[in-house]
Amino acid sequence: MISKACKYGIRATIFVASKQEEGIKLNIKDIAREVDAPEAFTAKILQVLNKNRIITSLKGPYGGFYIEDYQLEQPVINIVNAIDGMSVFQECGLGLKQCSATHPCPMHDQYKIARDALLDAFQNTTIGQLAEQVNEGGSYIKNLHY
Amino acid sequence: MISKACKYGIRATIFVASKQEEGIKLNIKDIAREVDAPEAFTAKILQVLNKNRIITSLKGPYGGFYIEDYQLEQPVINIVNAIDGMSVFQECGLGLKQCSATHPCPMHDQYKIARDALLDAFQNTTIGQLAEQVNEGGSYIKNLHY
DNA sequence: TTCATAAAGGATAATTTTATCCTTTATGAA
DNA sequence: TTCATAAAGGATAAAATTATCCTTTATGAA
Ligand code: FES
Ligand code: FES
Repeated sequence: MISKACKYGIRATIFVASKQEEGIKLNIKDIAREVDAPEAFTAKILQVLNKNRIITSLKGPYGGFYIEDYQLEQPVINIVNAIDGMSVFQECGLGLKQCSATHPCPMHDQYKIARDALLDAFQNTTIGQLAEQVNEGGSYIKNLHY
Repeated sequence: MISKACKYGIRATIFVASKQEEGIKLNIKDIAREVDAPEAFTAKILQVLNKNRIITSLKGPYGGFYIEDYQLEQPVINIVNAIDGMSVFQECGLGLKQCSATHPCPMHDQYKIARDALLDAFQNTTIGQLAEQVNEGGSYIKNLHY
């Protein structure tokens, strides 16, 4: 569906966003631990998220990752786009090189419905909304301990 | 979304199904060529589809792959299940180890809608229906030549 | 200015997925 | 029975994804 890297990236971003009000900066170690993701890999991902202005980072002591107000308004699809690109939302469900209504695969109609629902989910949800949900305690970005 | 292997498998199965009425058996070479898939890899995939009774094969001269009547009635999800398993339809969209309504990730509700639409698409479409569409000329399992 | 700190960046490794090649087994016609 | 044929199976290889480690760069406090 979407890559592991992308999922780590979304969870990490939500975590950073959820701490925005506290005005603190978070370091990779804490972020990775909080979202159950491998530390070094998460570092790479946060790097590209920073480059794509999904989150902001500052080097050095008292540095770390944080999110700015305007960044909270970004739809989650921006994260997906930064890491995986937009192809999931455009690809043919049966792997034809081009998804098109004029040369459709036999599952085109049904598949497109699902794919568009996915697009809709990522497009019409902002990072801020997700962070808020987490802060309200109704949902989680960390696995249940088992 | 679903693996390349799975997509090759679905296209190959549809092709075999679309030739059922002709009562002929198809060999790997022809199938792979028709669906634009690598031959040896396709062979491996057809092997597991045969083991899972999605299609039927016969060795030796005059042998090949074909599909039986009852197999045309199978939903496409059976192919996905045979090759990729059912996890796409159950996994958390943000990568939590468990997708659950009681410990949901913040995208659970939106994501579940898309995931269920996908499930629906694969569950409520049979191999026979897809083959029929192809035979009627309204859709394709081969790439447009470019 | 020095120094400890934290992200950025580069190199590399491990794993998974995709892909190829070659040998073995089954099948049926001659 | 022999023989050519086609799938099954086993062993590898190539590519992509996931993951780790180490060095470099930026930053700000002391
Ligand atoms: S052509 Fe296959 S999904 Fe559109
Ligand atoms: S918990 Fe994430 S999709 Fe259900």
